[in-house]
Amino acid sequence: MHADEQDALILQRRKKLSAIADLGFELYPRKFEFTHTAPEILQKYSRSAPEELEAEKVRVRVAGRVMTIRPHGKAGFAHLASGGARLQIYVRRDAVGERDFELFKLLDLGDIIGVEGYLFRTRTGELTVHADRLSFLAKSLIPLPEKWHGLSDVEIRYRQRYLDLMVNDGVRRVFERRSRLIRAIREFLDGEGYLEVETPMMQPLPGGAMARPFVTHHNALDLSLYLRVAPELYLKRLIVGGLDRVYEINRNFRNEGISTQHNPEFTMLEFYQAYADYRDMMALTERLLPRVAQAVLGDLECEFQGHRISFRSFERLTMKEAIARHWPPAAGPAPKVEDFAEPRAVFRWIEAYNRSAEKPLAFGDDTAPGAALAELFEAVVEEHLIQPTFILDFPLEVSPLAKQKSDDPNFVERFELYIGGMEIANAFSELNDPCEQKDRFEYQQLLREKGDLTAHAIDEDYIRALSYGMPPAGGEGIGIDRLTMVLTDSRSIRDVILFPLLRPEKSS
RNA sequence: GGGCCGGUAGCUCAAUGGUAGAGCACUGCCCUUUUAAGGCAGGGGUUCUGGGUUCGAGUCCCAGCCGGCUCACCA
Repeated sequence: MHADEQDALILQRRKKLSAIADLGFELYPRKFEFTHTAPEILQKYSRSAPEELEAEKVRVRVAGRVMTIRPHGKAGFAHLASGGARLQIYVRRDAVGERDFELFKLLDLGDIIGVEGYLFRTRTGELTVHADRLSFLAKSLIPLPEKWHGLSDVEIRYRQRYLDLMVNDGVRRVFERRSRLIRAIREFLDGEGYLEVETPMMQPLPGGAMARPFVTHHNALDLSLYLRVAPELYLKRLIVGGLDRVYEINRNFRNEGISTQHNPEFTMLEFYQAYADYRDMMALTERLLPRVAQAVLGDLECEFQGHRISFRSFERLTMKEAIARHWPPAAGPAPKVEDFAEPRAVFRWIEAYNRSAEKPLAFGDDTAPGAALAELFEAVVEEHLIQPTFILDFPLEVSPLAKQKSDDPNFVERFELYIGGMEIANAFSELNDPCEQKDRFEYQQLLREKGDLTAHAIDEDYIRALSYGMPPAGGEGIGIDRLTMVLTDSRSIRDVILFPLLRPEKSS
């Protein structure tokens, strides 16, 4: 419908393309031999004085995408983008010759060219390639988005990420940081003697987390398979097998809502360490995250949505302490930790909370006290946990795979790490008693039969594995996307995933 | 799925219910150190779709489609 004008622009560019062919240029040549990338040139020579450049006449061959053109009659300037940098070139007819200058006049924003020449500095001081030869490498048939407002339509940014990367500063940096973050994690864990492994993404039984799975089907085996919601149970099978320290960084898939903090496929780090418990995992996390921050930011602090976040120290609160501390004043006098001693007391506090709450918590007669406590925690506390904070001691009922606390069987040895109001990590002392694990699964099965589709399924082989004996172990999962959000000050998880899930584009 | 906000030129955005505009991009001409280059002259629109109200709708009403935020679910 609005394609008419775009079609006209494309037609124009096609005509230019054939004009370029008429000049004798190959339209889509095989390769371009370059001596430098744009960032290399800028890094190496940006401090050279004009006289030095004049004396040295440094010769370069460099390629990139044309981002600006400023013609001046029989000469002109352009900026080439490559490698995240922009390098200016200066093209004059008496230097490049008639044919190459004709090519220059036929260039559009977005075209990809190579240039050969020497470096100099313009009157205004900008390091520039004085071209004596141009190569045509590829045409941009479709016009680029606006050159200084960039591309702001969020849908197009995500759908056509290549455009976003081309014209919006900072997008590339986010994904470079994400890559550095993952590399830093690998280096750290490798240094701790961990083995990186890969476990099934397609599982006959989805386990390891309370979440609804995606279903798929294997034709030859006529078998229903689930995209994994977590690698957890497989990684612990490896602990049983004697791989004492393993980790995996890979995708999980959860068939649930999409939000600024949720994408149906997301990247998770999970690691397990034999002979360790959740306190060891906490200590390890306190060493890992500063390392990662240092590698990604070169600093132990970062800005996140208006908050200054520091990775220098991590706070620790139990779930009950956190609720007591962050109790909303409007809900009346805050509970003390002792007020939760009797498990069912939590329901009275939820009622108190609900009286002033915008969104009251719903709970039925059969809601387990532990599940209610966890919900109260999320409602009252989560958003306040800006600085890195470990929340420890989770209720048994919401933790089917974690080991009970020795002094309080209603709670487990588990923590979650919160940063910027988001859950970033989840860890526990792994339950390794097969009988207890079986009981837990059966309780989950009960919830499932009552309609809770996120309740954990019974995994008989996992029970069997535990029955061979699993050493005590600590395990942890860290959400890579969310951690990247914190370290890149990104508001939405979609800004740290190159191609977030979108509804399919409507065919026009 | 609910609530709120939005959809106008390729891009970024304007337009008390009264002739649809600007900047960038595009076309032509001038310009051999510019940089949001500049000057002159042009072309480009089913205002998301379909109904309705009105003498007259980009604008008001209804329905739908698409998107964002938010709530619910979840990490």
